[in-house]
Amino acid sequence: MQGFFEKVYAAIRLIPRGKVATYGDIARMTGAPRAARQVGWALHSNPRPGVNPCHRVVFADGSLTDGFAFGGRDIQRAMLEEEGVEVGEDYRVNLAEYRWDGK
DNA sequence: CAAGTGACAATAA
DNA sequence: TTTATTGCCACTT
Repeated sequence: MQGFFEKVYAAIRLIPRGKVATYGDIARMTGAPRAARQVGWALHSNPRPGVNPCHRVVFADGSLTDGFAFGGRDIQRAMLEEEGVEVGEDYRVNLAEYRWDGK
């Protein structure tokens, strides 16, 4: 019900498979261009199990969440690679190629 | 209503 | 390059 969270979940669900989006981008989609932190909070607070592709959400520089996610960065990296996203050794994705266009 | 919190982001050193 | 600091916004208490 908390509109923002719901919007966040909806937005991340719109991310196409094989693409990633940054917290800032999602925040912008949801209507709060500076609420990137809330986006992250939304994912951490009430992740709809099996429904929210949280693994498609990365930092502004393409790095993955530092050990706070679903069991570890390794899992997130594995899921991203599973969808066709190349994750660097530093757990970073090439945003230039995999960042969601937003459309 | 006020204060505290946080999977971020941008800038400074 | 990494680390530290500041600003930010919405949610929780």
